Amino acid sequence: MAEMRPIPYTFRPTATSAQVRHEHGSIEDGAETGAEVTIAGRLMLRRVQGKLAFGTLQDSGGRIQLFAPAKVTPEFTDFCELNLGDWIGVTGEVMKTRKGELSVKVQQWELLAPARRPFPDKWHGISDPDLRYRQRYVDLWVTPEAREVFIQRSRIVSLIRRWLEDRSFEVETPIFHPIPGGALARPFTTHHNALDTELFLRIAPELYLKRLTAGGLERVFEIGRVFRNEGMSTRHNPEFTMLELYQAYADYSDMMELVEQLVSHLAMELHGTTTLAYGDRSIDLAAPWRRVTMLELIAEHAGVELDLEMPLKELRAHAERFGVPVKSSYGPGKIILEIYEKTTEAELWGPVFVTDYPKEVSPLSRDHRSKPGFTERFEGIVAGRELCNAFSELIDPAEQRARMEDQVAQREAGDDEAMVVDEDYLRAMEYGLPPTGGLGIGIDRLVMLLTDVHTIRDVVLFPTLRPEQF
RNA sequence: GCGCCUCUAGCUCAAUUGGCAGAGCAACGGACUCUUAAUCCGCAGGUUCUGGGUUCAAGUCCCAGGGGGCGCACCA
Repeated sequence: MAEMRPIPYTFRPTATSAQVRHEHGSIEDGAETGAEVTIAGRLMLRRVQGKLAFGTLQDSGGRIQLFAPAKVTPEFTDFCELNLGDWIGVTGEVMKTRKGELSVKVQQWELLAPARRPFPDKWHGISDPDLRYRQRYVDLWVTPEAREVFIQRSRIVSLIRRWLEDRSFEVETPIFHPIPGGALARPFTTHHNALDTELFLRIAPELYLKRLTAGGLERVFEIGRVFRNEGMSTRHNPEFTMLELYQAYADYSDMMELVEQLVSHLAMELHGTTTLAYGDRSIDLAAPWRRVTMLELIAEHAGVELDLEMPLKELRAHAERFGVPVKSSYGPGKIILEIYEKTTEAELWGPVFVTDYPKEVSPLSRDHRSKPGFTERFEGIVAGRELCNAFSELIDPAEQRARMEDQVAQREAGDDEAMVVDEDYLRAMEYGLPPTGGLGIGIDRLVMLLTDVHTIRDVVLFPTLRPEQF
């Protein structure tokens, strides 16, 4: 019985299936190489034919055939009785069958782990998305595209790091925040027993990274998980990965250049082109991306010229016409943003930089140098989705205090996503924050874009799900 | 949170207007020395998501609950 075999404590493969294929793939049909390899993986298919058995071994590099004649393979009967899904290690000569299939001749083999549960259908795999996400350890074996996306994700993050390390340096800032800040979102809360204090899981690393800029780290970045206690969708997971970077002496135009350079670089590295398929359309990510103000875009898409000077009554009337609900606390900037999001954002295929956001909805960005009431802020939109958010950072502590106090007022008016005053951050600003450009990119959405995936759960290994009942 | 859809064997799916719950793969037993989702023979496998209801009869219709998907809302 296969299950009676002792399981070794270690196993040392000398090659992966991909390496075997790479080194010996071109030998002639029926040829033997004399080269011995040791490989390990899961038995995914099995074809036993009396005194000759074939298996398909899958490992991190793909699949390769096992060739097992009874007179060569030790404990041949046990080998034939392996279950689909069993982990095995095999040593033998690399050869090609008479029918032309590159194979490893099973001259030694060991059971490394039996599959005690039946594997999914060998042809159909798993199609139930819930099963795929809950049992990713099975999905990764039977859904090759899933595995491929996560390999690509790893590659993308690695490329981003390499690209940024040439110009910047990476830091780690706290995930526990005594005050939630840096974005407008509801936080998760937790409690520290020894300090007997409430803590928040960060909704953004922004305010800590800018403290570092004030501390003299002129160019910093962080790639890390952030947490927002909000709804889930194909584009939202409660925990997701954000890249934020800050660059002293730079402004939002510099950030636009950085984004288009970085994203087109990634596309070239991954696909060798900046023109990508996304769904049934294509996107050209080559720099430069279009730059256009929010008000101009609203005019283009909604056919209405809005501005901050317009009487509130008139703006509300426009909002109502577009079916945008307006709360009494909304000022003109918020109403304009809502109209933009309702009528325009999803229509933008892009890539496009939507610039000049109203000050009212941008509590951390610096006043526009020439347009009163607006800030030097932009979002990069691709395929109707926000990919990044960036601005010339607000550096005046008095102005920052006023903005935070305004946020507190909004909070008191019932907006539980509004910010609170962060005295320590203000203190850091009072010591002096140089002119700074800052940028945030949603890594999950970037991976979706670069891998042509349409739900965030397919780029997160273990997406948040309702706990399973056992 | 709201709306629509969905849930049948380990996996992928069937089951006519309400009429005996089935197949393929996997598993189990057997045959087979060049297979490729091997093939062939045999065997077994079920709280049809849960609980109520209508009916002579419910996988199917109704109600409530649960899981999931999508959309909306929310989410810069």
